[in-house]
Amino acid sequence: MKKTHYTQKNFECRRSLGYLIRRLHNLVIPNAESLFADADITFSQWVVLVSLRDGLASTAAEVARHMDHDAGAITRLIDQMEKRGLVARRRSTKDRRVIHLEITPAGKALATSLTPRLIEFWNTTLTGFTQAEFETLLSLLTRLIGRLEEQPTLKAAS
Amino acid sequence: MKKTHYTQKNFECRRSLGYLIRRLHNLVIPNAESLFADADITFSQWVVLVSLRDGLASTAAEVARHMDHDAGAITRLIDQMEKRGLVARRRSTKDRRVIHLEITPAGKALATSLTPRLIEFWNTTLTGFTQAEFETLLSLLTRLIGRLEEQPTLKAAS
DNA sequence: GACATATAACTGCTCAGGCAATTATTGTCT
DNA sequence: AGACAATAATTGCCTGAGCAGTTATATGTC
Repeated sequence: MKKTHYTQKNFECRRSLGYLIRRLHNLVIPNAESLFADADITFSQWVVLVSLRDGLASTAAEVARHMDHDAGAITRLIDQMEKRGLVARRRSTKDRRVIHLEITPAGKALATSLTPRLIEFWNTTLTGFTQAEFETLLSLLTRLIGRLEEQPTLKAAS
Repeated sequence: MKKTHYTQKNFECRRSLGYLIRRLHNLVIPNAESLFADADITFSQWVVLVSLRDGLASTAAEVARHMDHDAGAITRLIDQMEKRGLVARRRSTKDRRVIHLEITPAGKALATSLTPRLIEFWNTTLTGFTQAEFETLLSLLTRLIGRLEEQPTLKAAS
């Protein structure tokens, strides 16, 4: 007996992961963005900011990869953040193709001031979830992401 | 002792739901869309299609609401689908403001032919997930969506 | 019945993001 | 060294989607 999660019979919108993820995305991003309203920062910019701060990425290409985001879009995103003094570009001496990104003190300050809002938003949203459920959710989402990155579906096309 | 899932200490990118959901979205939608490549249909159009077929919505406004999608965008989306003969518009006689949407035989046929691809894609992607884990994931995501819809955060702004 | 309010569909404007180049640089293979 | 593929950053082009209206209709209130 194969372990098929979806079959012709049970494949319906409300049980479809694509549908649920799209929906979640459409709900979460505007909500998060409204928290940043006065700071005039995009959710995408926010992710770049904390990625740099936490050392998850140090170049545009790395940011693009770990966010699974278009590289061209990242360039323009960095343009804006640089103009606003949140990050700085510095050409690498070892490999002259790459440009290292650094978060500026202003960028760090912004990240610090915005973090509590997100924390409160999520804690409120997660009311009713036990600690175990929360951890399970994180774990399952992370595993799913891992599986999708392994899949050569898209990459094979190129 | 308050049940705070996030604190200053443990709030990092890889444990942040906003980040995970964004990432998942960026991975899932292009993958799904590549499955539809030869059918020349968008993931958004796909969701509209099955929503109509399964009776989850019967007007543009309902579609917009249950997808948490912009109403204006839905209008243009329906325009395209109508042009391609996948759906039909029919003005309501009871309430002349609303326009009922109906999936055409061609639309049904397309949905039927595309469904197996999605099923296979997800079953492959979900390799390594037990049935229980899968159900847990669906349940947690659904609950999270419910919580986000209750939240008046955004709606209060308007 | 007149008036205010709400809702459905739609339109124009703008912008972010995906895609396909282009350029500069590095690494590899012979 | 020379040829060729791979990678980083960038740009132009186009489409999809959010937002703020507009119009037509319905509902609720006095």
